[in-house]
Amino acid sequence: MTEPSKLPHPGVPEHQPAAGGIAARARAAAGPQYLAGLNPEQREAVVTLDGPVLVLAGAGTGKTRVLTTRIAHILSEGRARPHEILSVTFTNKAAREMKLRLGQMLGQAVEGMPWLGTFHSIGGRILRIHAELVQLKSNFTVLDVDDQVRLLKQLLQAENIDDKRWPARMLAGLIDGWKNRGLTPAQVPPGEAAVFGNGKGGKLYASYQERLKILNAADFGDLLLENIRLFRENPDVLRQYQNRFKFILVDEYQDTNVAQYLWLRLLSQAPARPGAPLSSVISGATEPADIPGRTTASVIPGRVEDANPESRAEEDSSRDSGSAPAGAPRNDAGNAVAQPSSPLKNICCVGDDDQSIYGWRGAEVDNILRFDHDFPGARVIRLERNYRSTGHILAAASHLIAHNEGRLGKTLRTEDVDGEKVTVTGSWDSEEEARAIGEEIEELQRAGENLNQIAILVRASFQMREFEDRFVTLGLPYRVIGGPRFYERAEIRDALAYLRVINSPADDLAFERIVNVPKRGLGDATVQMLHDHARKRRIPLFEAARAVVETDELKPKARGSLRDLILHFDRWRAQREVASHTELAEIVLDESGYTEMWQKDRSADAAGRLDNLKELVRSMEEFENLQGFLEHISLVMDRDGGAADEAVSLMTLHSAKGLEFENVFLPGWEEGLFPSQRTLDEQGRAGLEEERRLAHVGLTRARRRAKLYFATNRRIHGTWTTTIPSRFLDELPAANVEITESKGGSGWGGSGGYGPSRFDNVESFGSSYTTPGWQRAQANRARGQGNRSGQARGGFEENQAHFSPRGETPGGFARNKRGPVVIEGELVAKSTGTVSEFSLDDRVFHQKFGYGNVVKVDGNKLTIAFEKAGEKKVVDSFVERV
DNA sequence: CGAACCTTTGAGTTA
DNA sequence: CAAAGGTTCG
Repeated sequence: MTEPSKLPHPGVPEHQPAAGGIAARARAAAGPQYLAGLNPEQREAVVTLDGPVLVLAGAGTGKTRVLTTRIAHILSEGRARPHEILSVTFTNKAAREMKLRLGQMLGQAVEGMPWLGTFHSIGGRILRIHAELVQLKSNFTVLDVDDQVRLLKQLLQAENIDDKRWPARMLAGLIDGWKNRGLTPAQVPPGEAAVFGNGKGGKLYASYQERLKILNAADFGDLLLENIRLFRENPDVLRQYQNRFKFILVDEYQDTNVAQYLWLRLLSQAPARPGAPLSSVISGATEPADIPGRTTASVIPGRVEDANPESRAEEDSSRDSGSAPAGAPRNDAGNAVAQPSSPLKNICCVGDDDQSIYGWRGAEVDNILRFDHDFPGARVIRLERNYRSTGHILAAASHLIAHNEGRLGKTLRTEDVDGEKVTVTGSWDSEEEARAIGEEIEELQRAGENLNQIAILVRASFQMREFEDRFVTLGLPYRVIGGPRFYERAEIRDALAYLRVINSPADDLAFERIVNVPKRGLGDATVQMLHDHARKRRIPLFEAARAVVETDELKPKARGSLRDLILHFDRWRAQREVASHTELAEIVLDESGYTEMWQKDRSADAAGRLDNLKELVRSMEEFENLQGFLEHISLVMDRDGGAADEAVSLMTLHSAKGLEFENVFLPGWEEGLFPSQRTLDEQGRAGLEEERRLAHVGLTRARRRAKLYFATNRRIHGTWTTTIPSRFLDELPAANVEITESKGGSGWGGSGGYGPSRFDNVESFGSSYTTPGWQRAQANRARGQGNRSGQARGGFEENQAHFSPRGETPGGFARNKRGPVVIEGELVAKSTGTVSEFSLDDRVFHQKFGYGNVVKVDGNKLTIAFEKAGEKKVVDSFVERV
């Protein structure tokens, strides 16, 4: 049952609907038509227009429908005009989908929703309008990861830092992380800034930002971070947007990071009205003085208890611009606006904490968990009725996700039939797995199933190849979703680099990229020389090149081809006036010799590259001009070519979020791969829970059939490795699961595959496998069995008695802080989801480090003060209590 | 300068 | 095993 918050909303004045127009017509019809067919919770989420609203929308509960209907409602009630609604999504796909459905609902094209888009595209848009205020020009370039890394490499070189020891990629990752947390160079906690390059991390970040300004460029993170800076430093600009956006809608709120949160928060404050009596403005100030600093737990993995005071203050002051604590006077400018903590506007965030799978990208599940703190008086609406999956699938997914501790808790229910049970199939190796799935797909196809309704969802993209190979052999049409991005392909980036140099001569990174592509005899030596010149005179590389060809510093050959290149560019720039941008692109590709380069190339993929170039030119047609095209290309990452034909979809679990299919195949459910060992090592228990959410996302993509697979042998890093079935398989409720035999042929072990005794098979090879994950699994298994003695050793949990496939509430959830999760008295989370069996101050022994005391526990990761070896972080399976 | 060969390292998800 | 980076030779 939904329990709407009873808290009063802060005083948001009732807007009078505009007289006449759509609103009048809407009111004339009793109960607008678009509300028909919504369930009560959905309807509430649509019509609750005033004050902050959080919609907790489980998988398949009609989230997009609620969002679009809400917009339609706002419009037809006359509460706002299309350009007064800010609606943000994470992906372009989601934005497109919303536009499409909105158009269908309103019966017209939605050209008039200019502020419906991704965080990045909207951020970029606002930034372009006010570019000068953040030291950019409005035609700034958006850099991709590669450009970033190359730029950072240069900076590292300039600082004489060995980029072996301190790779540019790592720095890029750090900077990205800081930007995700909304930290400008000055705001990075000194301790953190020092971890890179012997304490030069912070300085490098600062000079990176400086260089970006000189290059007239921004990276992805800047699209938001610079936006925040813009708003903080220019209250009048902020007020302008606060005035404009009467309603804010946010999709996938569980995936927002701190920067996005800050950005939303700035925009969601009602502008301070200059003439308003102070008291009325301040009355809404329930805000943050009392909110404790957010722990940095999910920002810095493995730092729950020791969130250092520095970074806390940092977060506090940047998050809660309304009440910067003493000693953190940084955002004075921001305070000017936010200080009279104004009422929060009509912001509606939709999300599902159980589908938060982007922690590694800086997403803060906390944002959704703390929503009613951050937006006081928020109404929380739960959508729990699932319209997608059958009973068995939903029961399996719900039961799995119930093993997580950090969740708000929802109980999905369906009125659908039980349907087929979820299947689990084991095979000897990944090859057989692919064969088995291939056969099952062909069977489904023979049974008349549409290939578009079949998807294979993998944890890591390297798994895809095996399926591709198999499908090519079978002649089964397939489509890889979200593979290497179109714009990330070398040929596309080269072509874009040419266009970028034409558009923005100061774009050194683009110039450097193509100066010797195709080969023109302008190698490293020449480029180095141009760099020296450019740095000495503080001019762009292109200008430096222009100057250098006038001298005789270069060898005649290099000098000649450099001069040619410059003349080419001059000509192309001139042609911008007369030729359309698509023609220009063709001319450039042709005259630069770039097309020719690929035509001469004998390698297998050259033809594909030429196709891609044609595709690029074709896609330019949609845009007004070169500038517009370049703006968008940096943000548009989907390449959806040829979606028309029937084909099986192949993609990662991450890119499957938001999609649904009748039949879903989920291969690779093995320890180490899924859950990913690396996530476990890096993020401990939080990482495991995120992996489990990913499993939940995978299962809930399926409408009628969900089929899980695991292989006993898999090639990792080129060598065959033996694996054990994923713990997630053990966490499924047996009543909703069927164990089937591999249809891929030989089977394994002669016994016909995976069965109740699979662990016995596992043990036979166990001793040679020594990763921490395996050891832990072994230890956990022993522990679990001990507790469950006498029970059937099926591997699956046998506690479905009170967990009907209909998905009724699984009884009471009893949770004791230090023990395993218990559902109705049954021990379910024997291996996972709970704290370690070690606790603070335990005395332990480690093979290598000797004796010590536990000083910190984070899931299975312990920090131990060893008597001899000092403080170390170790995984709990490596130590024993003494 | 560039091609060819050799060595090393690394496969996790992405706006 | 594959890609990327480094080295050597023409």
